[in-house]
Amino acid sequence: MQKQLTRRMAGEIVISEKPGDTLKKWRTIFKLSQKNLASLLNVKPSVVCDFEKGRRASPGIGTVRKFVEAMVEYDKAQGGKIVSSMFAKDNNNAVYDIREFNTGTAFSKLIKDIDGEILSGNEDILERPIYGYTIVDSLKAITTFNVFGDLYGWSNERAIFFSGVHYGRSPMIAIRAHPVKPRVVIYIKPKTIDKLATKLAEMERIVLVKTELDEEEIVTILKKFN
Amino acid sequence: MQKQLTRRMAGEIVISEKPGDTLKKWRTIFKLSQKNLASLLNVKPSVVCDFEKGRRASPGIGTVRKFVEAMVEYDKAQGGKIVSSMFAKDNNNAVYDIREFNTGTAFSKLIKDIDGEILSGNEDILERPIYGYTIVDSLKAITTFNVFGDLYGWSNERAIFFSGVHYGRSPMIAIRAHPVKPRVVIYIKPKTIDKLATKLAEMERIVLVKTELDEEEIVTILKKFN
DNA sequence: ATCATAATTAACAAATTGACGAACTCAAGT
DNA sequence: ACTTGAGTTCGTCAATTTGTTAATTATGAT
Repeated sequence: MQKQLTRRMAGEIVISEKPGDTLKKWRTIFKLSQKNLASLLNVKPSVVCDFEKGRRASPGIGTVRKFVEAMVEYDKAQGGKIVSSMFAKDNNNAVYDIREFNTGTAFSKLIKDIDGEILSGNEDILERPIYGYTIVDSLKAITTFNVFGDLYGWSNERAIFFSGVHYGRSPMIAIRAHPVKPRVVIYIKPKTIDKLATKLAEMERIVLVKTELDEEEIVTILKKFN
Repeated sequence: MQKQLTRRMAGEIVISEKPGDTLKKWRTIFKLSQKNLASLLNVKPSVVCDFEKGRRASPGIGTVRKFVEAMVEYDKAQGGKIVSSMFAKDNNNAVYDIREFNTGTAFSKLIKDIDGEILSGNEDILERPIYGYTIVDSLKAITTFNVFGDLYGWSNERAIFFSGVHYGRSPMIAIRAHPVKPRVVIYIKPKTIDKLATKLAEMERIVLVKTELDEEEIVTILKKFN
């Protein structure tokens, strides 16, 4: 959650028309004076001002990183009020695990490692690399009714695992309704597979896979991926 | 949408353990060789390689920006396949307008400018700055069933406008269900205001406002904000 | 009007970046 | 075995950044 926010902040600063203004915006959101922030960073206040005023046209990413991480760290030390006000309670956590890889891994390897069986989808996608995965409890995902914004760590070049699957229809319907589509959907221990599920998967050109391993086993296996 | 992606990419690169690896990840996602990318940037391939290999510990944000923007631009020139595959069709656009400010503006000023009337909420929030706004069609927002992930441009220090409001209950219920809360909710030309709406607003400590201006007029006024 | 605090600006030394080019490795074709 | 393409490594050097100190200008608060 903190990482998500720091990424967000950093991205906004880098792409901003006036990175200095954006920096300042975040500093004020975190209710810090230039002096305060400077002392967190072990630099003099004039440095902070220089950046905010754009006198350094292209600061290094290390600098940006230090800035945003310092602010988030500071807030955390204060009880994390500001950061958590931006996210708020994740009521009943439907997301079991979510992670990004640094290196692309071929689908085929992943599917093999988790002992998956392909139910539908054209197999020429299998050699393409994915860069992350998400494991969600399908029932909670739907009732909670917000998680579908948080499924994608980023890049949809990823696999989505659903646990608690009965017929596999609801998860596919949800995916159909959601604007961002994953490349592969994996059902964890489904009871049976409804025909509508495979049909929707085909329509969305998604590879549908099932596995008999449970969440814990899958996470253990995927830990080895980078 | 492009800006969103570039921000995302930039943020990921900046915060990454190994920015070079992340850079490379994106280059491969965009299916570019180092040479291709280099020519898009008007530099030699070795430069690209140096960055990917982390020879520079802290490249400037200008560099990062050039890289990510070049990739997205390139994809756009090719028909935007990759970018749009990450977002996909926004079916029936419930979001009328969404924008970020660079400078904080006091709520009170905004409310005055749009000729708003406060229906509930403690007014000590009014002097706090907001950094953006979103205007959504309330009916579409609920039926489309995904937009609630896209309401927050970032930072919830913002105002959310709802158009097409009848009694004002549904929008507040949706907000209650959603984990991230705005500071101010503004109903555009509501028919009447149900008591439940104000009650929920109070529970969430949200300032509830109504205005008789229409969407177009509001956007015109807010254009002047920075 | 005055004092303190916050923010801005300028001048400067040391360290780092951004870019080049040339040499080099490593597959994959043919 | 040779060639081509993609990627890596590294010496070089001008341009920039990073950080310091010190002086200057707001902006409040008493």
